[in-house]
Amino acid sequence: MSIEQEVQQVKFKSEYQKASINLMYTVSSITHHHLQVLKKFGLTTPQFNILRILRGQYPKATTVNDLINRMIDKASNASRIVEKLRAKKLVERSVSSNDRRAVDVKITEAGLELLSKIDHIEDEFFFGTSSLTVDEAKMLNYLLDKGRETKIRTK
Amino acid sequence: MSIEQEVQQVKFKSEYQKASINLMYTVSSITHHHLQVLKKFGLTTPQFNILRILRGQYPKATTVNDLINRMIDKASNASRIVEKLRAKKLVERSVSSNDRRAVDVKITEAGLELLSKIDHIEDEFFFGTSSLTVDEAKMLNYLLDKGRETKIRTK
DNA sequence: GTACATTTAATGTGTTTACATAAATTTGTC
DNA sequence: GACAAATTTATGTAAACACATTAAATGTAC
Repeated sequence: MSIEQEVQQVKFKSEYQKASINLMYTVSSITHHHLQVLKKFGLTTPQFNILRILRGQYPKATTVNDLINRMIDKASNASRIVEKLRAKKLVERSVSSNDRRAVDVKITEAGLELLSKIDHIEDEFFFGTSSLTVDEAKMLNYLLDKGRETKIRTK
Repeated sequence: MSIEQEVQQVKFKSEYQKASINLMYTVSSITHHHLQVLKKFGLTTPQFNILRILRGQYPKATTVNDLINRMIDKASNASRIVEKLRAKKLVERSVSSNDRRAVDVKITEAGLELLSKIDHIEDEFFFGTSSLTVDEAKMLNYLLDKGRETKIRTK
């Protein structure tokens, strides 16, 4: 279904505006689907994202600050999300030995197990069921990377 | 900056997974930027989206249900967003004459004026400052529309 | 070492979200 | 018309968010 049909809007100001709205609409759909899948595992989207980052570093620990920098949605409150995960025993938290301000977060065995369960449906979970060919997905990645660059200095 | 650099992740499971994360990251950036711009006008993103839909219908009214169906982020709580807009006198609300369950929402003069102010910076607001050419933006729109289609029946 | 700025994480506050549910009206069936 | 089902909107609740502030540790200049 074209974006025109999806949002019931016939004309857009430009291809750029259309792309902007198209992007938001598409991500909103994906996110909504993700949420449904993750709920079965008792996770929210940001909780899942943090777990994935932690697994990427495993068995090394990751500081909260690292999490903030690497999260897809730059969470202003990573601490509280980590605390939720700790309450579920999916991560462990300990004051860093190098820097006593920092807090090391590490995924637990239970966390790894949970992620591996989700891995099995990851094809469905991510964009894997889309009608795009691999080349098209590559092109999409290229366009997104380029699109984030800006002609104008904004800051 | 490539998505690999942005999220500091070297390898992805597939181009699809990469595209998925790339999409979410890109939209998160755009949304964050939108929020900063809209805040100057005292609006949030969904409030702005609703106003734009209402302007598209003007001078006809739009029911809350229509809003829900047409919103980019299918808001479960359109009522409350409309109430916020009404409190700012940007929209008017009245029980529909055809169907007394339904509520007609209509943008006010003040609402239209506010939107026209935002129009002036819309290029910056939307994807207009991106490095993409028009053809690339078109390609992006094509890929997004196609990407939302799924090979597998999910529901 | 002292004083001051910076970094890192946690917390307080108000707003927004997702989801479930309620309440009112309309529609469909008999 | 009576009654059940469906539709439309509003609201209660817990979680998450944005943003500002706080507290502790580290870094830097002297």
